[in-house]
Amino acid sequence: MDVKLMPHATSVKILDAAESSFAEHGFAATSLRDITTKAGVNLASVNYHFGSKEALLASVLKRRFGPVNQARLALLTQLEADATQGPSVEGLIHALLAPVFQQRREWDDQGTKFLQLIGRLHGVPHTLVRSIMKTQFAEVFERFVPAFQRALPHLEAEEVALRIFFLMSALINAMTWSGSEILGSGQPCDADALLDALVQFGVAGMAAPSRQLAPVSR
Amino acid sequence: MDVKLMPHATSVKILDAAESSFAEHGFAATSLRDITTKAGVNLASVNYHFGSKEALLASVLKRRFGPVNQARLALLTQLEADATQGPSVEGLIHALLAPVFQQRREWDDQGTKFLQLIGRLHGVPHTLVRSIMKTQFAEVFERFVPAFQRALPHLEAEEVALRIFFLMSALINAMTWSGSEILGSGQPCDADALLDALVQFGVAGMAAPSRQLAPVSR
DNA sequence: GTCTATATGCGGATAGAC
DNA sequence: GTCTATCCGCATATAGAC
Repeated sequence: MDVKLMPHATSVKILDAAESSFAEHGFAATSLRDITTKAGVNLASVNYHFGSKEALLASVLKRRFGPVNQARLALLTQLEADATQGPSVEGLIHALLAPVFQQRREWDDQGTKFLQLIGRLHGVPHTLVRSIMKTQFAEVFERFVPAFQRALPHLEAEEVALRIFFLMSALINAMTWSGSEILGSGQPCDADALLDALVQFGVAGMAAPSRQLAPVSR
Repeated sequence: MDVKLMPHATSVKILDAAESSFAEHGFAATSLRDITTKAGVNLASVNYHFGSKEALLASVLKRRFGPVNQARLALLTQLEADATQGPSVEGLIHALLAPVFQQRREWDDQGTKFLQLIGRLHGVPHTLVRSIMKTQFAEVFERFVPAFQRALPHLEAEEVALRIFFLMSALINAMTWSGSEILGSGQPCDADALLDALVQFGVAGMAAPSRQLAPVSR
């Protein structure tokens, strides 16, 4: 039976506890003892089920990335079916951002922890982490870059990819900081307002003129 | 005599080594042994000069944040002196972004490490780190938010602050990933291209319509 | 200010009974 | 699959000579 369908299985309890602890304290600062204590399982069970601390991290990431990216691709497929001349920039950006917020609602508190973890890992230059991130995002990039190019024919693929990267950075860090108050503004802002603001910002940023056409005056 | 002016002082060697190691491996994963070995100084000197590992991190951050933010504020002052009706969005964004690239050139390899460190810390939800970040950015926000509002009168202060946060996130993560290849696009991109691309993206994003005026279609 | 030596505890991983 | 017990190394921090 699929482990994912057994919410009280030891391996699931370990994944949940690891996700929270890695998010709160970082990978290196979290001990297997922290994790097993929080999960209420035996210390040795981590190595039994996952083999090592690193392999545990990989499992934590794989469990969550799948559904988000599948939702993104499904929304893109839907958009392409609806508009024969290609999806709009707004639609594409919404397809890229909304699944994160949607999944977070379904995951509840655990999802918030996962997003914090991603925020952390996005800034980590380590080979292991980056290769996991790239692998997870590869298909999304492959399909979204051409779709954006169709909607924004003045941009080259590299520029589209770079802008998607900017947007994803803003998304990831916004998710990480939401709850605490954003720098400068006095109050924390709720998730829906954040999504709206990100879409506004992202649509304009993605559609900005190419730098060849409009050099910046200084 | 000011410690900063003595490049071969033990405390400076420790700061440099700590900056590099924290950036490469993270705060928790870096031991004081790593740092003192790299710096070529004695293990006990860290506690003598800085008191603790945490205080060492704070010192590392304070050393670099100052010059960047001073340069930002100086550029803003210059822009305000040049244009009596207020600086342009392009000018403001350039004033916000360029000092980072400028300082990195002056700092050379050490500066790159520092930027990697910031990329890491930006995703860390810990109280200590966040309070340092907020303190360092407070004055920049205080002066840039009203300046942006003058150039973009359709936006409220909260929206301006949020968009600056998005832009800073893109900046920080771009600096962290530059050198390695950005997700999706095949090749690493150099610093100047990155700055140009960020300015293009940021100008459009900052100037996007407010969400009240243009609700997103889905 | 700098060194050696060391106190004291926690880290990941595993062996082997049940 | 789960548990206890343990190996062995590395961590931060400090004491005290020089």
